[in-house]
Amino acid sequence: MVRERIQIKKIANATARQVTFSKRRRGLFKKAEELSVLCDADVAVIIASSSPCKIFEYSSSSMKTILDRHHMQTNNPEKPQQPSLELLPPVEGSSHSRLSWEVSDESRRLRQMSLEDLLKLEKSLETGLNRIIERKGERIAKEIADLKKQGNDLLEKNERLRQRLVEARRRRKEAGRHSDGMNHEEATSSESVTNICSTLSGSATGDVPQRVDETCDLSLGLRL
Amino acid sequence: MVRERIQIKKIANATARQVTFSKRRRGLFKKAEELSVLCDADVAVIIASSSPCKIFEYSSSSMKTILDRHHMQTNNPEKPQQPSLELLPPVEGSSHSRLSWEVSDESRRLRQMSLEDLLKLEKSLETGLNRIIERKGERIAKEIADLKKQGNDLLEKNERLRQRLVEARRRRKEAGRHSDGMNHEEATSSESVTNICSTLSGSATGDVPQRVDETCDLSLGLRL
DNA sequence: AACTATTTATAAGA
DNA sequence: TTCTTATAAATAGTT
Repeated sequence: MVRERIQIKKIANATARQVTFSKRRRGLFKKAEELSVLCDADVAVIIASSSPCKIFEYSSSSMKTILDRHHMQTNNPEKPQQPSLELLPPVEGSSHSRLSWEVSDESRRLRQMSLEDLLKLEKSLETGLNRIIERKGERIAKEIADLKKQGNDLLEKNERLRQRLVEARRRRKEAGRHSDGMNHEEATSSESVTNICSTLSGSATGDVPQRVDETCDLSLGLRL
Repeated sequence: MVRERIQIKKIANATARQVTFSKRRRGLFKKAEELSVLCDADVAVIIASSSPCKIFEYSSSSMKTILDRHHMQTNNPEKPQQPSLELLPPVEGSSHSRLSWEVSDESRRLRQMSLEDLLKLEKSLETGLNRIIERKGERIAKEIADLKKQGNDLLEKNERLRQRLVEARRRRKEAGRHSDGMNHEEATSSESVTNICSTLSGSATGDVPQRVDETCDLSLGLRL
């Protein structure tokens, strides 16, 4: 613009950038003010500086009024609520795409594209993370289910062993009826077979062990 | 400003006003674009024309993002609802006082603090979420550990039952030495006790069941 | 923050 | 609307 024409690209030097920011911010606000007065229009300007994260604003009347009006326009009667995740698609139908495109140049398009790419990347990362979490949940669920199945199998085996012991005792008693009565080995076993089994099963409910529920409860939810 | 300096006041002639509106609108958008690129700032401009009630807008990135950022700054976190805080000076007859109005140091500091509060809130929410995830992981780990312990207990019980069966068979054989040899009940049992046990354990490695590892492997990690 | 050489924006006319 | 052009306004680099 002066003394030497400058390229419209990010000013490398931070100090110079800050100075230009101040100057042009004032200029922009002044232009906005003039437009609003000359043409009887409501104008709002919001500037968010990046490095020192500050917000500057100008509004010809009430910022809230203008923003509400803008909100009314952009959010159609079709969609009364604001879709809070609508970062990607530019507001179509509004003057945004057309009018701001008038001032746009190559760098703007590039920035827009890279922003889109970033958002896509973010989306895909999120999807990938969700897949991982899902798989993790499936593995845990499978592990728990397998363990429960193992436990149930063992309970069945226990039951069959117990019945074999009962049968064996019955046989021994039948054999004892043909011999000289109860032998000393029977006396040394202080526990009855039933008592042994109930003790072993660790359940106080008796000699019929409770079956572990096969349906794996992951109601804690592994989704985030 | 040309050919004759103009007064900054509403242009009486409607056509001339419309022409100036178009020209200056483009100029304002261009200036906004240049500022955003040169100084790496986010800029949003909203223009609401009065006569043909229409909205024009420019935004260097996403209008919603910028407006959200503006919203965050203007709305105090203490009062989550939109208190429509007029941070702008009250509308006076002299709009010139608002022309180069910027966020004052005072309100900027307040906004900065409220932003910090937001960040703290976000942090505490994150901490809470992590606690929940942690607890969830602990519950799953406990469930798996309990199941493994149950399985190991059952394996021990199986082993004890098996040994009791072995002992019982030995006794019966000893008793058989005093009677008329092998009885028919022995013949009906086609499986040896050892075979039964190995079958029941579901393990092909033999009659010594492998112990389930007590250490609960949650190496998949429940942290995000 | 002030200066100033230039560039940029734009009012009026075509 | 767009183009032209004379001139006002904005501003980059310097002090």
